[in-house]
Amino acid sequence: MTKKQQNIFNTALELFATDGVDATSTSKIAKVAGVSEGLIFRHFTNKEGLLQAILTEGLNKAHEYFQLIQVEIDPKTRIRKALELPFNILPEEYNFWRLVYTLKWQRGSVQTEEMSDFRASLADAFDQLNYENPSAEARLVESIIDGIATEVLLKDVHPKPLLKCVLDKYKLK
Amino acid sequence: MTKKQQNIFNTALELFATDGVDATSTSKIAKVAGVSEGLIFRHFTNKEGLLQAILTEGLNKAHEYFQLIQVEIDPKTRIRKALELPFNILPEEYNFWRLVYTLKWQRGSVQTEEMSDFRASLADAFDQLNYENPSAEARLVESIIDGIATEVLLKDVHPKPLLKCVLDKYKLK
DNA sequence: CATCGTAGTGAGTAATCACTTACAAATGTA
DNA sequence: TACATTTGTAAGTGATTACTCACTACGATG
Repeated sequence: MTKKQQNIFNTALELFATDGVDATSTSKIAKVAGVSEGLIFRHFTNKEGLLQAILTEGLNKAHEYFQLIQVEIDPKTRIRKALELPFNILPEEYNFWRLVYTLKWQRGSVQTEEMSDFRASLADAFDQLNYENPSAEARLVESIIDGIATEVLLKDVHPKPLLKCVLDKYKLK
Repeated sequence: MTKKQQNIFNTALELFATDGVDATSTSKIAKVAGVSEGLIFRHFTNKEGLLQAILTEGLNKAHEYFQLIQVEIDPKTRIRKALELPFNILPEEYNFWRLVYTLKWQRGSVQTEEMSDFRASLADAFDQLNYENPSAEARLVESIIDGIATEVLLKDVHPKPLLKCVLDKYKLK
C-alpha cells in the first residue's frame, strides 16, 4: 500500500463511520485525503470495493479476538471474556466498529459464519454450567455485548462500572 | 392529512427504515407512493421535514410507553416492565424503530431529554432495591434493552426465551 | 355563480453523484 | 540508457440529486 492509498483508506473509514457510506461521496474522500478522485478507482475499482477493503481488513483482526475466546476451555472464563469484549475496544478501532454497527441496519449483518461459531461456543459454555436454556443464554449474551458496545461507541465514555454489574449477573468475577 | 399525504408518509417511513435516509431519494418515494415528486415538498417543505414529521409522530407514541413504566411504583415491576419493552414492539412499529436505531449512528441519539428521565427512574428503582451502583445498573438495563431490541428488529424472530433468561438475572418473575 | 385556498402535477433547475479516459510522472528492471 | 509497469492527475461523462415553478383541478364559502 502506498502512502496515498493508505490516506484514501483511512479517511474513507473515518467518513464512512461518522457520516454513513451513502452520505460520503468519493469526491469528498479524495478532497479530505488530499488525492485526486480518480486514484480511488485506480486502487479500489469502485466505491463498494473501497468499502469491502475496509471491511475485510477489520474483520480479519476481529476474527482473532473472537477465536481467543473460543479456545478458552473453562466455561466461566469463556463467558467472562466474551462479556468483556466491548470494554476492550481500542480507541483506534472505534471507527471500524461504528461502521460495522451502522451497516447492520442496511446491508444485513457483516459475516454470519464466524458469529454463529462464536454463539455456539457460548451455548456450549452455558451447557457445561447446566443452564436451563443454553442457546437462549448465548443469544442474550450476544445482545448484551451489542448493547454495551453501542453505549461505548456512541457515548464515548469508558463504562467500567457496567462490567462489574454484568459480571455480577452471571456470578462471575 | 389527505390520502396522498399519508401515502408519502408511509412509504417514506418504509424506505427510510430499510434503505436508509441518504439512500432514499425523493423521486423514489414519489414513485412508490404513486404521487408527483412536487407534492412531497408541498406537504413537508423538504426531505428533512419529511423525516422530522415521521420522527415526531413516532416518538410521541413511544413517549407514552416510557411514561407507563415510570409511573409504576413497585421497583421490581418497574424494572421488569422496562426489560419487557423490546418484546412488546408491535410489528407495525418495526419500521419506525429500525429507523430510530439507524439514525443513532449518524445524527446522534433521537431525543435525549425523555430518555434521561427514563434512566433516572430506573436508577431510582435499583436504589430502592439497595443495589450497589444504581446508576450503572440503570445504564446496563438500557444497554440490554437496546441489544435485545436490535435482535428483535433485525432477526425478526420473537425471542420469548430471552425474556425468561434476562428476568432471571434480576431475580424477577 | 364567483372567488379563493388548498391539493396536485409535470417539466424544469443547478449541483452533485459515481465513474471514465487520456495523459504525465515516477519507479523499477534489464 | 531504454523500456515497461505502476502511480497519479485533470477534465471530462451521463445519470441522479433535492428542490422550484408555473400551472391545473377542485371543494368550500360568500
